[in-house]
Amino acid sequence: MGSERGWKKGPWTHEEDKLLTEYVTLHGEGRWSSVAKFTGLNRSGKSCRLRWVNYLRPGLKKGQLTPLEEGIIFELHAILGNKWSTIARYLPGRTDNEIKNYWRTHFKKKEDSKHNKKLKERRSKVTKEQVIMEDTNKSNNNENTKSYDDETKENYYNDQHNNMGFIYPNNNNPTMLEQQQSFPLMHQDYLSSPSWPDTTTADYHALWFSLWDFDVPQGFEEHVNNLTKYVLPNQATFGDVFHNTFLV
DNA sequence: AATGTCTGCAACCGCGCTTGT
DNA sequence: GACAAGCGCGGTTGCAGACAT
Repeated sequence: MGSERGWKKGPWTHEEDKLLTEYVTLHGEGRWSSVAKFTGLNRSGKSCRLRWVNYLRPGLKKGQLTPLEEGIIFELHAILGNKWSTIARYLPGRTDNEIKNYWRTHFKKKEDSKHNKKLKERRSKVTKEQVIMEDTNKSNNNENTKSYDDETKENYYNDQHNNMGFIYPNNNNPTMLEQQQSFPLMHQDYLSSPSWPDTTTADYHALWFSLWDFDVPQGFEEHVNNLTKYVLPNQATFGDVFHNTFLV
């Protein structure tokens, strides 16, 4: 449709942004296909919607994701898979596109790392239980003394990602059962992460409460139950585990 | 300084779902 | 129920700037 009509493509100009913003201010979100008619913009409805949702919409956060947001993304991706828009609902001010891009650049690319190759070799030799024990022992030893610098952070993500690879050997479409079974393994490094965000900051509180304003994603509670069962037997409540999962 | 490569991000595309006629 | 239009989502691409050689 759009291409037949010869819609403009490519980067948006300031003037186009202004026209689109004025339109949405007057008419609200939706009716995207009417934007061209009302504003004179030579952009498809799809293009207008995307520009608004990902760039112009008020309340969008700009700049780097915080470590807390990174952790939430990783957690939710483990549960939900590539449901970027669903994940975005738990990160106020962040868009699905942003999260998707972030995932691809910060997690996906680690797939072929040396670390991953080593882990792949190991996968063929050990059981899940052995890996859990090994990771637990590691985290209980000297690893905790590292500061939360970039290198540590990168290693940490590598571990997380590699654990995912281990959990989903055929990867693409893990079942809910597979995901639930994987949770204890997933969390070894989270729970022993040397330095997770400071829970006393305003930023943390804002995010924490905003999270609780939303529904808990499907499967998350089971995930927490598994955590209490396998990893944190002394921490009985959902809130405790959630807290420790994301924030300790 | 010039060139090649990598990275991050904005934007596009195709598909499927929903809604209206 | 069939069809078309609108919309949202996930995957992919293109490009500018950063970085490496």
